[in-house]
Amino acid sequence: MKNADAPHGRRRGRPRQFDRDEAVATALALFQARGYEGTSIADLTRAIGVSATSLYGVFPSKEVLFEEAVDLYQRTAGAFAATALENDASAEAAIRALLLGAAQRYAATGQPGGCFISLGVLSCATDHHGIAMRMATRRIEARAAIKARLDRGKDQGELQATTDTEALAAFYAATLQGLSVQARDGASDQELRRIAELAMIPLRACLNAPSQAPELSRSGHLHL
Amino acid sequence: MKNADAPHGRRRGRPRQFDRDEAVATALALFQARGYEGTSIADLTRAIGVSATSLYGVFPSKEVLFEEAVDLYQRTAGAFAATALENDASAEAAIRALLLGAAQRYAATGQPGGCFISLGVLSCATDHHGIAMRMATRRIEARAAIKARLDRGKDQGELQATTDTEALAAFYAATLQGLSVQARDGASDQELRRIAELAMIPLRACLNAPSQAPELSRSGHLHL
DNA sequence: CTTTTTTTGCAGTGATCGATACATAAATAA
DNA sequence: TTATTTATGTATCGATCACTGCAAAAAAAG
Repeated sequence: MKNADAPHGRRRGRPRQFDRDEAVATALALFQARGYEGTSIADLTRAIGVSATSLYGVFPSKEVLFEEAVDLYQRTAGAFAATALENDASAEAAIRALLLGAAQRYAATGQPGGCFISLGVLSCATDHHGIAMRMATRRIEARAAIKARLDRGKDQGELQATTDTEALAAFYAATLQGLSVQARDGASDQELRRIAELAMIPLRACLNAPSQAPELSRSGHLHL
Repeated sequence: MKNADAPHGRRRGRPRQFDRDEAVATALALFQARGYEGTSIADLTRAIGVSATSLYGVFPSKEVLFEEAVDLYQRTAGAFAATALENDASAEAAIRALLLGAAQRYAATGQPGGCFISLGVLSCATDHHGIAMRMATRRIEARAAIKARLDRGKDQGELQATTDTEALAAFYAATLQGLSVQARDGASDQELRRIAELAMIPLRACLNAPSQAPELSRSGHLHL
C-alpha cells in the first residue's frame, strides 16, 4: 500500500527530484499572471523545471494542480482577509483591516496585482465550466464571511438594527473585486488605499454611534 | 480597387451569404460568455453559421474580430455609461444614473452578466498580452471619463473644492467592476441596485449642499 | 459569351493542446 | 544479489489550435 508522506524514513522507490510545494507555488504564480487557460502544461513544466511525466506523477491533471494552487493562495496571500474579519474590536475595524490589507497586498509589485480569487476564471471555455463554478463558489463564500462579521456587529449593537448586512457584505465583496481590477490595471497602493477609504463611508453610515467619524473633506484622507 | 461598401449597387463578385454585423454580434455573445481564449474559431464559425474561410474573408484574425466585438459592445450594451455621464443636472445624478444603469443591465438575464470590458481579458497567455493591454486601456479611459464628470461638478461648485476626484473616479470605476463580478456570479438586479445605493454615499459626503440627503438607516433604501 | 472579382466549401497546414507509453534510473526490501 | 517500488526522460498520443491553399460557384463588367 501507500507509505503516505511520512516525513522521516525514506520512501520506497526513486526519490522525487523536485519539491511538490514549490511546484504548486510556481504554478500559482503562472496561473495568477496568465489565467487557467493562458497557462499551458509546457509553461508549467518549464517554470517548475520538471518533465510532464514527473508533473503528472504528482498531479493527476492540470485542473487538480490549479485547484491546489487556489488553495495555496487562500492559505497564504489571501489569508489576510480571514484574519482581518476575525478582528474582535469592531465590525468597522474588521472591514477597515480587510480593505486596507487588500489595498496593500493587491498593488502590483512586479507581478500582476489583484486578488487571484476575485479575478480568477470569470469566463472560460465550456469544457472548464466546473472550474469557473468552483471559483465563483469561493467568491460567494468570501461574501458570506463578510456578512457573518457584519451580523456579529449588528448583534452587538454596533450596527443599526435596520442595517441590511447582506447588501453591505455584497458591497464590500464588490469593493474587493473592484480593487483587484484596479490593481490588475496598474493602480498603486496609494490609489487602492484611497478607494478603500471611500468605501468605508457607507459602513459608517450604518453605525449606531457615528461620533468620531473622521472628516474626509478637510484632511483629504481618513485617519486610520 | 476596392468598391468600398456602397449600400446601393451590388458589389462585383459573389454575394456574401452572411451578415457582417450579425457575425460580430454573435462573436460578442460568445466572447462575453467564454472569454477570448475560451472561444475557438470553431466555436465562432459554428455559432455564426459560416466556414472558417468565409470568416477570414471578412476578419483578418480572431484578434481583430474580438476588437470589433468590444467596439460593438461599447456602442450598444455599454453605451448607457457614456450617456449617464452626459447627465447635465448634476454630477451626483450622473453617477447615480451610471450605477443604477449598470445594476439594471449587468444582472444576469439568461446569459452571463457583468460588463464585458470590466471583466474582459484580465489575464491571458503571454502571446495575447496586447489584447489584455488594450482592454486595460479601455477600463482606464472609463475611469477618466468618470473623473471628467466629477471635475465638472467640482468646477460648478457641486462638489467641495477639496474633493479628490481622481480617487472618487477610481472608486466608482472599481464599483462598476465589482458590480460586474457580482453579476457574473449570479447576483440579481435587486442585489446590484443595493450595492449601487451604498456606493452613492461617499459621493454625497463630498457634496457642498448635502441638504436633502436621504436617510439610509430609516427607510432601508435610498430614494432615487 | 468571356473575363474579372469575390465568396464559397473542402481539406488541409504546422503548431500546440493536455496527457501518456515505455524503458530506464534510483531508491528500499528481501 | 534480486525483487519491488517509484520517479525519470524521451518521444510521443489523438485532438484541437488559429489559419490557408485551392478550385468551384456566383455575381457584375466587358
